[in-house]
Amino acid sequence: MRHLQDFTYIEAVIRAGSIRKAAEDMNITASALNRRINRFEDEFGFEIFERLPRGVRLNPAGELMLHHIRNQRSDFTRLQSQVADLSGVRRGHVSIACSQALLPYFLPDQIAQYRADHAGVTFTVNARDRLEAEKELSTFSSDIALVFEPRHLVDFEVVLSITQPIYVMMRADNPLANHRELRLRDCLAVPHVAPSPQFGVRVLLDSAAKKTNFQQLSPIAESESFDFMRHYVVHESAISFQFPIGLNLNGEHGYIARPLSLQDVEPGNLLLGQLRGRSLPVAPARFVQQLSQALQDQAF
Amino acid sequence: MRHLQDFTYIEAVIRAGSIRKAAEDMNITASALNRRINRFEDEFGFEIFERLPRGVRLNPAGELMLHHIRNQRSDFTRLQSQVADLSGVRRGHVSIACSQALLPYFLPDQIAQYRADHAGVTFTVNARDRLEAEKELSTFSSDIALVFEPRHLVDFEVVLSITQPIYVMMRADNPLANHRELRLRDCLAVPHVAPSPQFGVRVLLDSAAKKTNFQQLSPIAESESFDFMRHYVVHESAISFQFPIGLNLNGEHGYIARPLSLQDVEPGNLLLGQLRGRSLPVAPARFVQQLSQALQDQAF
DNA sequence: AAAAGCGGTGCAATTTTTGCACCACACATT
DNA sequence: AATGTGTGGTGCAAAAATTGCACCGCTTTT
Repeated sequence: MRHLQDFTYIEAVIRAGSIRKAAEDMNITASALNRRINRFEDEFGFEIFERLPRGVRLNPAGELMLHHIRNQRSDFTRLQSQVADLSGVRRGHVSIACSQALLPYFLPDQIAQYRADHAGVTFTVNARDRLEAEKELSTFSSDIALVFEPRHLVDFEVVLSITQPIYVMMRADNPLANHRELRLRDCLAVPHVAPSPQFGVRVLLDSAAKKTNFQQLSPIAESESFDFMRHYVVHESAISFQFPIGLNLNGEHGYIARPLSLQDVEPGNLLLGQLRGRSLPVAPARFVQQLSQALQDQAF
Repeated sequence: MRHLQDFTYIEAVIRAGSIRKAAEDMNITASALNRRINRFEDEFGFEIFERLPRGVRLNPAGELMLHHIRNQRSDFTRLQSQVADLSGVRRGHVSIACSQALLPYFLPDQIAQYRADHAGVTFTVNARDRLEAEKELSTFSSDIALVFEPRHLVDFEVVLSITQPIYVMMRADNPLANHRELRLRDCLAVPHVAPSPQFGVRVLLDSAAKKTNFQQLSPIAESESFDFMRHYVVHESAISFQFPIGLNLNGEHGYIARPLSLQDVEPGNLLLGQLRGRSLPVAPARFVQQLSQALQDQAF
């Protein structure tokens, strides 16, 4: 895109921290790049960069400019996506930052469903914690975020929020499997695997455990990988915890799941969101609609 | 602005309706302009113009592009305005489309007040009816609109709405001047000057007159100029009608004003608005704040 | 049938951009 | 204190992109 070329160079300079390094990255001469930057600042009417002995850095005006650049890029790709859409061909790209829990079952299913109708649309899916997800939205690195209990909601516009009670995973031969619903005290009494403390499930469990005689969890294993935990309970007769959206509830994968009583543990809030005030390109917007519908069907 | 150059040419072609004419307007060769357009369409990936025997016309994709171009322009000037603002110098431009009633007293006063603090800010003020005003907003020709009872509110984002009862203007020696509040039937019984049927005041009066024995107004003069009406009642002992925001209520200009009873005639709604979803540059945004405050003080 | 107006194109002139060599400066290292 | 390294900036010639000119083919108007 010709008219965004200067923006591309500016972004490169920001990344590299110096004009010379950026010039190398972009395969042009430092002098050429330097002149582009200077010319741009001239035409804009204000300096964008602070000149330091070791390179350049954005000044406050530059920060605004950077945000503007990202917006322009996003607007332009949305325009292309809209035009592509009205010429009949649904194409585009959807970039998702989500909680790990969505990776094994929910998102693969949803994406496959969407692509069945619109094979021209491609996806990027990455696991991110709640802070990272929000940052990705505000840098336009992700179109959509799907996370549990996001922290700062300043740039995060909530499209839909659903609650998810915590489920307990175990092998079918586990004695606890006989109950339709489990009490937290019974779970803490048996060997359990828990997610690392930063995860939403763990936060809810920790806070609930304080109200029991156990006072806290005593996991035989801790992991950042929900995948690991799901598989572990199949190998040893332990239990673990997960939101139902991250589980297969039919027992087809070697484990079964039972809900924890809502008397003991608060449910988690799963939030579907996008960057506040941003209008998404066609493909992400439609996918958000589909997700929104699917999540409401999931609701407990 | 270099990166908006192609956009400028595209807009010129849209205006001119043909590449050759646009080329003349822009003082370049038709061939050069033609190649710019073709190159742009190539890079964009879609044609923007329909090629007709008599010239070119926007296709649907082009309509989206035009909207995009206007948005980009607006965003860029807002960015410049923001940067100028943070470097201390408040400068910029505010373009206002408003009802005629705001022209004699309210806006001159407000603008003078604003410019007393920020002499670097310039203004454009034009009288527009409610339909025109909304159109001006959506083409980014005006930043702010201030009109009575706008029709379609699709692109019109209401910032503030206040009601204005209709006032009756007359010379101080008019017998009606003895009443603190006037009844419509008394006004229709004496010679009156009325605004043309498209104006908000007239619509309210027409609809209220149907409920009286007179059934309708019988103006001795009709005009599209509120200025004319204000002056007419000074020359002949007739009455006329206007919203109080368009009047000097101190009798300093040769006429006095009395409110029509709200029992007889509904008050008009004065709406302050901007283009839906648009973030205004600094100067217009601040001026909207000031207007908003001033209007609330005006409220009846 | 002719004329006028349109978008598109090959080619040379012109303008713009780039690369190279170099400068002045600030900081880090010796 | 001297030197070295990395930075942004600049003059000048080479390279690249843009433009202007002269056309073409086409459709509508006269």
